Amino acid sequence: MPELPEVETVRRGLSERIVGELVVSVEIRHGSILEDCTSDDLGGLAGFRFASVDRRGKYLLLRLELAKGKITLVVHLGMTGQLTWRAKGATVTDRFRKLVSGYRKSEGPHSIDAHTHMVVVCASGGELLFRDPRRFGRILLFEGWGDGNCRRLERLGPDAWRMDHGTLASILKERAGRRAVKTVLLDQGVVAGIGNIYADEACFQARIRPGRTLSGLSGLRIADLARAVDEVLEKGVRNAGTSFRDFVGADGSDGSNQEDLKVYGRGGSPCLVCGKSLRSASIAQRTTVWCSGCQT
DNA sequence: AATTCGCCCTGTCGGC
DNA sequence: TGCCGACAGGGCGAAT
Repeated sequence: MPELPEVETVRRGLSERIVGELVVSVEIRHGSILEDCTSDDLGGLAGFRFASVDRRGKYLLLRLELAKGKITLVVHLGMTGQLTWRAKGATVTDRFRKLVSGYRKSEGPHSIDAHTHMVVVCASGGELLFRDPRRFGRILLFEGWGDGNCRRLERLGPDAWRMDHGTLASILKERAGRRAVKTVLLDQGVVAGIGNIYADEACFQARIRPGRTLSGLSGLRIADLARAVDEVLEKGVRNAGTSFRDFVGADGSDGSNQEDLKVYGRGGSPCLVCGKSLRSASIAQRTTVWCSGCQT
């Protein structure tokens, strides 16, 4: 569920806290989250210093360096991943309350529980924690700061964040094939960062049915879609992400974008614009919600 | 070429 | 109250 706005929120929060920190040790508590690397490889990060935190699509790229070289720690949050910073002596919570309906207050730094799979201990006494109950998240490691060394990153299209509308529109048009609008938006090889929430929200905003064939849309409609994508992502970042269930920022606090969602998770409820019951169906193997009154 | 399916996972929730 | 099945879904690889 963490999509571009959520990952960007984590990136910003981590960037403020972790840059300059020196790694003392790395503990991997559940190895199944590792891809193409071992616990020992991660242990080799000791002595490296965090230099910056980047993002590509839904991937976080933690750049580390040591006199002899550079390395990138890649984190994908999957569905329920949480990457948080816990400063030395910070008051922690032992509870990981789920946000289903109603709202949850910020809970602050995490404690280490059975779902905490990685602990990076730093010289300041602070710790970087990766927690992921469903374990769809992934941690990768590669030499250098270039993305060419990582097959997953090589597959990604350009990042959707603040992309020029004209550029985004032409990319969508070029890569449309005979696929549904929603399918194209979710294809990380076309444009990276959009997931189920923001795809549905963008389609609603652009008044386009997500199941329509993208190539059948006029240039103007595709331009609407590109603008809508930009707007929903921008708002998502401004709201520090959507905390529908598990998402928290790097400081353990919730975002507020769930309060602004128009269609996601609202199937069967009345459309906030026209009052018609929102429709729900599976498109591209994802639950998709739209308004048959507002979207054509 | 595009689509579908199965897989990985566990917490939550509706139904009985 | 308790048990059970359905569901949530990002990304990948295999099958269709």
